Amino acid sequence: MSAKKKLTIEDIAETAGVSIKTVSRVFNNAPNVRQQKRDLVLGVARDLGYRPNISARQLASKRSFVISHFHDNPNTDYLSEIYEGMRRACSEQGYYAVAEKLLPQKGSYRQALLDYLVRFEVDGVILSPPVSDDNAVIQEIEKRNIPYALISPGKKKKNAINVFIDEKNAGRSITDYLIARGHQQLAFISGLDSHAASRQREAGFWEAIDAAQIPKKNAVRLAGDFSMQSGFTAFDMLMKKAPHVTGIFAANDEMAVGIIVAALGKGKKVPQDLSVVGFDDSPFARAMWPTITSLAQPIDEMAHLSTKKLIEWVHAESLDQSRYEFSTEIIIRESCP
Amino acid sequence: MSAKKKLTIEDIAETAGVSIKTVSRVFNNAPNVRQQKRDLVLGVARDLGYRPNISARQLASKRSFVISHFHDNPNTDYLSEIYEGMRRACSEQGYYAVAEKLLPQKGSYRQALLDYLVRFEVDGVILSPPVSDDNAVIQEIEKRNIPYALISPGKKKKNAINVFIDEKNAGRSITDYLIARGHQQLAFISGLDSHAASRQREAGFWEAIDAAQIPKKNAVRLAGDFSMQSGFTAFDMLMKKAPHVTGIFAANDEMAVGIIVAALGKGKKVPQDLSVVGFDDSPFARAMWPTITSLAQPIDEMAHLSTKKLIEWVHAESLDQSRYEFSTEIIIRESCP
DNA sequence: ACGCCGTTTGACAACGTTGTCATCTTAGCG
DNA sequence: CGCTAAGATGACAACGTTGTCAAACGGCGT
Repeated sequence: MSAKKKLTIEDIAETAGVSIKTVSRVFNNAPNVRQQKRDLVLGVARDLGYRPNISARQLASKRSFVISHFHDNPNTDYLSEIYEGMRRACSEQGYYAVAEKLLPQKGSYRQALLDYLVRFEVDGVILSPPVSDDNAVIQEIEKRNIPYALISPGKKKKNAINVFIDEKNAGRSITDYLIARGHQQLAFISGLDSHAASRQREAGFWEAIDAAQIPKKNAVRLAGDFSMQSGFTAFDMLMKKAPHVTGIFAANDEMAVGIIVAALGKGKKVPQDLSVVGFDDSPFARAMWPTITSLAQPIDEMAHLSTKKLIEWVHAESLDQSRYEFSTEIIIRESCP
Repeated sequence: MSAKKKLTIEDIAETAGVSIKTVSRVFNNAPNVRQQKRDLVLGVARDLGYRPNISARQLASKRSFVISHFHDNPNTDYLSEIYEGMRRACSEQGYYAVAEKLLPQKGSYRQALLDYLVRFEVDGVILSPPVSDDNAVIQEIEKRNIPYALISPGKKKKNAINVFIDEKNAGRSITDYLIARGHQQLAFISGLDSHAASRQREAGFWEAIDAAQIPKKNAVRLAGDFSMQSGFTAFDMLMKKAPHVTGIFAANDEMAVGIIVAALGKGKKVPQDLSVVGFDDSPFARAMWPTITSLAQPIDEMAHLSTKKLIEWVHAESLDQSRYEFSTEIIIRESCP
């Protein structure tokens, strides 16, 4: 490589024979530049390998080029996927992606958010549960007119980007899958009822039961709390209340692991004696043995779209569409092949 | 709150009755400022709630205030802990933490690194396995004189910050713990032999056996590959080769899960009939039922120190101490209480 | 050919900080 | 008590971009 000194907007302007302002316009997709010049500038920039200096842009434009994800979620796999989706969208547009875990105070994330906003400028915000359900947080963000996106099954906001899956439909489809595999005696293991997602998944379960005209008595609901151990104990309960069940839908993967461990412990074979499906397609579903059939959300895609729309919103200074529903996919593995 | 306009270095200078340069010096811990003025400036800044503008600093100083972590590790829990440690150290010093997954090309991370460095300036780099073992990467970084830290059990570099745990000692101490709990018939389930960490953990295992004067025939080694399933099959092997074993040390938590699942499946009780310890203190260790006793590395602390020392290195433009060994901790849970 | 008006382009200041270098203080010493 | 050198302080340019506003251009109707 040749000795490469730092390229500035002036080098490009000079080589292309235009003013620096025109180059600036091109790189900001600003209007009022003839297509011909636009192409010329882009060509020169590509040839020379120019990239605008982020700090200078920030300083001059008073934008931060930072999109922040606020969360309080211990599921690092989920967080990583969100971050990866954000990172892709950001890097396409010369933005930075930042993830920040908020620590609640007196049940609200408001103070943690304020502490953060004092320190750092942010052009856009992405919220996921449980932060996305904190009205005090949303109020503060709206007060500051910061564009924001909610990746959440919860309530939709009008002046925000809402990205979500249809939890009920997802529950319906994975139950349909169980039924299609020949199961006529089914069980649903719930998560915490305080989570809207769990309730909606259950609604989908019963909808599928109805649609397949399976008698209500051949389907049973057991209460869990999303933990592995609650799956383990749910299995014991199941053996007492409904020993004929052959297909189980657990509201998340960890409970599915618990169920399978318990079943194996009682000498049941999975999936021969008992088929189990989970939800979330978490690392547990992949690492468990047998591996677990699970319903996957396209988290990465959802974060990518959120970020992309957020950046568009920043530039357009107005919001067009605000609801984006994503479809889910059943990842078929050994626990219910 | 009052209407808050943006504070600049000039506001502080004016209020404190000094020049902006002095304020700048104070905030950069630069020498040649009388203690009295230093305190005065800091006091005023605190009262007014001033924070230096990062973009302006970047632009003027030609530093990026960014510390990047390069990795290629699917273990998101591990990554999150590193990120959190970096984030803490960075926010203390007004730096940004960034995490970037590198995709290898032809077995090397070199190209991915170069692609990244073209786009973004970085003041310091943190590498973790397997990127930390790629000599081509290290060469490129050294060529550019970018300060870097290795969080890695691998070979130590002289002109870098090396942060690590003593894997052998860790293997020794958790085996000691098994022995202290009364186990005299032991097994070690290895990970992939290509990983130095697995070999070193095993060396610690045998050292403990020796030290406790347990006959070699009462200890057995079974080959695994770090996967849950390999733990599962290792258990079958164990029942054939050494059915009297009561204490198992798995080289990571996932294999420990596999072993426990297999044992429960054969009607063995954990920990009554069989005690199992893992390594890494991963989410699996916490979520499994029974929860798994495991050896925890202070990843968060290691990342925090790496970052802190890296920033010091950036400022001092020289490196003092280069090796930092961390001690580990046994997290006692139900699988070997 | 002329004016008009919307589009395109450019000159220059501004953004908030650090680097450079000149100047002012101060302590120490003869 | 003056001189010197080191330490402390400040004035001002520079960093690379965007915002503002004025000027140049070009198409269209007359």
